[in-house]
Amino acid sequence: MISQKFLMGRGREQLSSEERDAIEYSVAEVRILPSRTPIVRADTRVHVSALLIEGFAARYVHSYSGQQQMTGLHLPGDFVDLHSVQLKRLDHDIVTIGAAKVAIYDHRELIKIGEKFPRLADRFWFSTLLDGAIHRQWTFQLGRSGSEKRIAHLFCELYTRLEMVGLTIDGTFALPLTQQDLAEAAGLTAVHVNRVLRDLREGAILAVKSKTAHVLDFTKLAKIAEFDPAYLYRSS
Amino acid sequence: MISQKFLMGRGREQLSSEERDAIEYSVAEVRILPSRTPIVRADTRVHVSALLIEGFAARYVHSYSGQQQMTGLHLPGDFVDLHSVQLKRLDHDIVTIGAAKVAIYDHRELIKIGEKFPRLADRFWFSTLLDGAIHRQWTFQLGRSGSEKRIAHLFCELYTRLEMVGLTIDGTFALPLTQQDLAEAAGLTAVHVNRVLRDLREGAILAVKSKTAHVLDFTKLAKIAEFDPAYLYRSS
DNA sequence: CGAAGTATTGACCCATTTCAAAGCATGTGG
DNA sequence: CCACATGCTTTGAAATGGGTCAATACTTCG
Repeated sequence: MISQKFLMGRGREQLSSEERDAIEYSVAEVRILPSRTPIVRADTRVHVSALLIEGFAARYVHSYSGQQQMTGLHLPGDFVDLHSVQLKRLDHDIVTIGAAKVAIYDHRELIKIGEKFPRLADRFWFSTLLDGAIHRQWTFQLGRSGSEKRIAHLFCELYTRLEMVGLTIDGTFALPLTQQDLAEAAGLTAVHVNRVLRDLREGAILAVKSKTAHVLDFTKLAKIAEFDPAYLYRSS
Repeated sequence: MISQKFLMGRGREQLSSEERDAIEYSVAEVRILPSRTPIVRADTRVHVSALLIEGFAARYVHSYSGQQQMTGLHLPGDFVDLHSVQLKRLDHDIVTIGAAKVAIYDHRELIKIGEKFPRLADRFWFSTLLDGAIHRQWTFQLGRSGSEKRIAHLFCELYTRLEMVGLTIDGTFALPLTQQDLAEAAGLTAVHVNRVLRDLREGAILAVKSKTAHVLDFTKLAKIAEFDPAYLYRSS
């Protein structure tokens, strides 16, 4: 069922059954993608958007000189490139991290759904605005926080968002990101990420082992991060 | 005339005269604000949005510990808090930098206009998406660039966006930001911004004097910044 | 004219990067 | 199911970009 986690990380009311049906039946295609597969490439014209059903996806902005920075992470239930409906071409790449399952929607179909169900149209807009709020928080961390706070914040965000879509078990969640990926998200080098993770492990706060993150002490982690989930606009 | 610069920094077609009239006549109020006046404060419920007619405004994300990072800058013609229509409360402050003139719109009025003129509704969404694209670019700069590149990029962005709304004269533009403000935008300290500006001045690339920026050599500046304006989605 | 904010410069310090090498998993083909 | 390759993690030592602290000069404006 595609709509099970639909925009669950993106706040507010449950879908009505009509809305749910619209989401279910207007899918063009469901695809299974291997790890590190581009979903959208920068600067190419697109006519479809992808809803992430399973797995992770990341946004990357590149420079000519080959540097890349992750600017956002998407979890199951997120529409990863809804903004392409308006923008037509994107300024960045979106790539799977770990194997992923996506539902593909035609832009025309999404517009149609939005006209028929204005509440869904609002949710689409809302979803892209939440991406913006998350971007601002990342900008803040990169501009003003040291390495430990950045990593701690990233894990707090991931934990909270995954909890919203029911993907945490007992303080634990699957994490397909490598230390290099974390580095690209946190604006650090992989070497330094490794050192920060060691410190957090030694402090019995957070441990990452075999693609699984164990949040041992969320309170301490949130304190290090000065984490305030308000920016995620949880429906409460 | 309010609609003169309306979303001119936000791409695409001219307004029709009906759309223009809608923008002109549904304003609730036009206000002149002194420098450093909050337009919206984080975490308060809002029912109006502000269109910037003259002057600059900045977004700030804060932490409890009193740090603040600028996460975006708004120029004349920008809707600074259109996202509040959906979000209801914002995760950040928006503050004027230099005296500013804003047009205030009721959310209900904006929704009404959007229903009557779907092209305007699209433009509203587009405008918030462009904010997102700019956020991503800032995130990239903070995560992956050194101080000179960050400052150079910031000035390239400002120059390009101001040019789009006709506010540059001969490689020159009014800049109400202090070095402290630039530091808060670039994730640096004011002291270091000062040194970077000295280097750029000595390289005859950029000079800032008495609230005016003189871009002496845009080519060199853009090269330092690796500036590619694609993320600004200019219509041309 | 005085006061407050803003810009400038120097000296020292430290967080993070860089470079380099070794140890560990993970998985694929023989 | 072992062997070897590849990618990921870990650690150490040295280098550096930008921060911090502190003092002085310049501007702007009431």
